[in-house]
Amino acid sequence: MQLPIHEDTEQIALRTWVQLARTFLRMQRRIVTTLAEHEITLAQFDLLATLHHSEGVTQQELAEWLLVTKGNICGLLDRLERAGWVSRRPDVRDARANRLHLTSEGRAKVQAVLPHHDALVIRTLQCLQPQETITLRGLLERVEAEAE
Amino acid sequence: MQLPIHEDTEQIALRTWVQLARTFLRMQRRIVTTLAEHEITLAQFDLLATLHHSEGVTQQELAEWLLVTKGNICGLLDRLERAGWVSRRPDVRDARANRLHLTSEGRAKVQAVLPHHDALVIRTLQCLQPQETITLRGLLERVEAEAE
DNA sequence: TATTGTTATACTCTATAACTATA
DNA sequence: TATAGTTATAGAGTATAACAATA
Repeated sequence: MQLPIHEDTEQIALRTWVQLARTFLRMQRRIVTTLAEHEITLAQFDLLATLHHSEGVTQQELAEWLLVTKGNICGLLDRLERAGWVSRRPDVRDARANRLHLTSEGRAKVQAVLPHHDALVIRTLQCLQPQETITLRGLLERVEAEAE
Repeated sequence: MQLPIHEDTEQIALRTWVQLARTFLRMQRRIVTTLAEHEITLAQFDLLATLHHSEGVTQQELAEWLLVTKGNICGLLDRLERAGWVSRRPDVRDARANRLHLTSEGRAKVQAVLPHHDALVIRTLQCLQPQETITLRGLLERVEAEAE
């Protein structure tokens, strides 16, 4: 039996992907826990946060942006409307479409939860020097471009 | 090297997390598509691949490694046993525990699918130099340790 | 005819929590 | 009392399909 002196390129790639997945999943789990303390799920928060920056989008646009089906968006919106955070408004120019808006309660919800979400991310990434964080982001951007 | 004046450390952290999530989700989506061609889900493949390298683990150990709950593992195993890929064997020394093993069909399934999975990951990460991939992994390890 | 949104079915994955059997 | 596994419930996502209203 022969011990490898150094890992070959393929092993490095495979282990890096495993590490990427584990890092993402751990952070995501923490975020889910933080959001649960504010009684909101990750999917719901993502939708509210998207509307916070892009009010007036249609359901179809939202589905494409969040990379889920329009049926999923429909069900999610049902729950968010029931919670009083989102309203569907008929598009005046296209009667088939809805324009999505946050209610004042929805806006308050985002503004209440977003600081906790952001603080968690910032606190976790503080283990890296700013220049290292920039390096990490750059490497991830290149991998994402390759995976498109 | 001088940092940009207008992008503060917090913004860098938040954007890096968004980038981490996008990169993970894009790669995961590709992997899911590849696995679907072989009629297996990602969760099921992850479990089979883990057993392939660590046969004889308990359900609890598997849950901790895969970062999911034991209830989750239980349901997954039900489906995998039904598919004929996995068997639960009672631990001879601890009657509460099961030791998990691949069946010969399960081993054949892993060996059929793993090369396609690995090739996809390797191909995607080939956009980075080996030293850059190692850097990426090191940064991710530190972030994961912080998120534990 | 094509598109937007809705409804329906069926399955998978995940977390929580209560439960059993055993240590 | 603690642990390994099971079960039940619930939310969320996937995929598909049909459907109405509108473009």
